[in-house]
Amino acid sequence: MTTTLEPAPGFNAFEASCPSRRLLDTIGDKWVSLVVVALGLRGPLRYSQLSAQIAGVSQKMLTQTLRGMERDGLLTRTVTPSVPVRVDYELTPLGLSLLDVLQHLKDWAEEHMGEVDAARASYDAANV
Amino acid sequence: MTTTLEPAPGFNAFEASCPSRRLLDTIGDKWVSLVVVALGLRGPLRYSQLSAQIAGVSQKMLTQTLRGMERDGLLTRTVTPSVPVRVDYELTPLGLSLLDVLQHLKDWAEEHMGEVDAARASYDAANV
DNA sequence: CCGAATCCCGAATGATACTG
DNA sequence: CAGTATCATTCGGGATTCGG
Repeated sequence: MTTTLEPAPGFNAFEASCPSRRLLDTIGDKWVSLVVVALGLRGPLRYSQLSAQIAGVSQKMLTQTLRGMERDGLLTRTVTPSVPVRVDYELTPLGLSLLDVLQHLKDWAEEHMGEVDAARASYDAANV
Repeated sequence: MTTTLEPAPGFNAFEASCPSRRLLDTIGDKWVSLVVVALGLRGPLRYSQLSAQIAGVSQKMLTQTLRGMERDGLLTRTVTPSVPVRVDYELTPLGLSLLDVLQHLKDWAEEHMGEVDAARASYDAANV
């Protein structure tokens, strides 16, 4: 038995099941947010376009990420059985709404990341 | 030379140096956001209090997290050279401002995570 | 009591080669 | 074109132990 205090009302990201926690796990993923941005800003894209757009992603990780996002209802996967096959990915409204969240993140980052850099430089200087 | 398209103006999280990317790396860390919330909601806390509050964190990770956050200017570390030593951690204004961002995340999560669950259940049902 | 240092394992990731 | 399969590797992070 622990003596853990009760989290403040309405904001307990202290358990894995917490929605906030799960959201962070999702967008904290390196590739998820990139896919959201890519699709959100350009509309539907084919697999190969995503692959080209998101520099550095391996086929494996891209596929894995897309599958996970499809499972979570963040995007739709449309297969056109032509020859060769064609697969398009498009954000759902849910996925699109994530763009807003990311926008907030971006705003904070652009506004404050300079301070972080300064603090970091200062800290590093003080600690040899 | 790649054929990567130029990111849309004002939003390229496609390189590691991008502020957005770095912010995500920071709060995507499982423990950072928990520390922010804990300190933000309760004010200054001692190491042992944090440890008790954040269930499941190991000493190593807590120390590592706190060090990193101190370096980034998110919190201050105050050592009181009593016997035994006493160390207090407190969010800086910068760290506090992160609470707002987390609040946005929380809002989205509470509003939409149900949809994610539904999508997931549906997907899993369809794919045996 | 705070937290630094070490060891260690499993999961996540990447490179590569192969397939419908 | 759009993946899948496999192998090799890295590495986050937990348990433990030592130091101030």
